[in-house]
Amino acid sequence: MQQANLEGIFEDFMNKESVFINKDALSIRYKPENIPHRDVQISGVAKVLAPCLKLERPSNLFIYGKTGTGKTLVVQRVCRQLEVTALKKQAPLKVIYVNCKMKRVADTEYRLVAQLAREVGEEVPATGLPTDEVYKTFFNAIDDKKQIVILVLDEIDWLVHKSGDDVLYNLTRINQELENAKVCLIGISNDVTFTDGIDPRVKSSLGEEELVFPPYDALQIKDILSDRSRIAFAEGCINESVLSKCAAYAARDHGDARRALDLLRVAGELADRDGVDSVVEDYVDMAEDKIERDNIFEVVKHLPAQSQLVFYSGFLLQNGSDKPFFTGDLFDIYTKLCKKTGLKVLTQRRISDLIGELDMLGLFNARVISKGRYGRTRELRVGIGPTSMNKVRELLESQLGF
DNA sequence: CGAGATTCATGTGAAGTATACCTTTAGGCTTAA
DNA sequence: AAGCCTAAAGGTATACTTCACATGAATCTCGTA
Repeated sequence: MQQANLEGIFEDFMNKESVFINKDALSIRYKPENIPHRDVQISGVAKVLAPCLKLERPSNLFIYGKTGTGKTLVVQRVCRQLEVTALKKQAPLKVIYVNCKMKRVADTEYRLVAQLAREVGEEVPATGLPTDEVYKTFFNAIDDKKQIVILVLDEIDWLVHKSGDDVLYNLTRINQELENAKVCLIGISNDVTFTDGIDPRVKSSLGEEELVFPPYDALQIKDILSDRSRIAFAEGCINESVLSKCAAYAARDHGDARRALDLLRVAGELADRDGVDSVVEDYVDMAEDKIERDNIFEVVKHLPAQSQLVFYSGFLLQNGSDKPFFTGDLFDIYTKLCKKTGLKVLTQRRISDLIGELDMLGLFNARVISKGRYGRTRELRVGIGPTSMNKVRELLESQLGF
């Protein structure tokens, strides 16, 4: 009985017409053939990097721009093209791309350099080696022949936030140590204020060239969407007004094209799930909710247990209201919860840091305030919308074992 | 009444500790001449 | 004697703790009008 049902579901699924013909075109990983409204930036990056075809070291490049303004895409695109051309002209060129935001991959100096070494095919253990040693392996690996190495460090602001700018200083000095190879650094940052407060030597060295990616406006986003939707969707499954709506939503918060594409994709998925044959505007609203939920869900799910507990404590304190709470309150709740779950109670000092990390992730909104006679603390709010609350709560409760 | 001192709760930096892991080295055992 | 394996020694990164000092506005204190 039940099994017949199940089979029915699968049967239906296989027979059903999907609104998609190539869903990948809407994914973040998709590398489109042409990138609308980024001609200036593409040629900008290309001009800076072009000298490497003549075996000259290009200037270091620094790129700013909010999320979803095509920074990564443009850089990867230009680099790929460069590699193709280099291959044709027999120019030795290597592009290494590292995303510094990846937890436990490149978020400290050691891990970044270890990752770089791994990218060039060296085996490097996760811990135990002196950082200098890892630098050396990396140097030797790239210095064994004459070549240009382009080092793309995406979301570089995270790295600096976590482990200071020594890393960058060391990296910008690389060229002095190398005999044969030459290294060009490309730093990509979401945070425009990032270079304030870093070592001026690093700043001038890294920012030999700078490029700003302005946010897209609604019309530009719509262009992008219609480009992609032609590839992704089956004929007649999507209409202008849906695209406009996605574009408008995405333009509303800082012109994030990635978000627009997500919206469109999820709207399509929801339509598919309902078995309808065209995506209507309502699905965009549903998609917006779902995306926020899913994103937060993923982030929270992969948090270390201690951070989860800290977040859960905040969750309880907030309890649906919109009053802020303070570090001290949170620490009390946290301590109780630790006893209850058998987790080790960390010090308030450490919790303060964890709160800072959760703030960076956008799960908390924190700001340091002084309450005068009553001391100084962080004023905290849980930074997620009410629609996601219940799901996340369930997740936390199951993962923490309540 | 107002300027300056005081106060509180915790932010924040620096140094120290525990743990897990890596390489090197010295000692011990085996093997082959 | 040479070769190989093992375990201890000495080193590192990371996550966390401990210690100590910094912060900054509400509140208190006290001199003055």
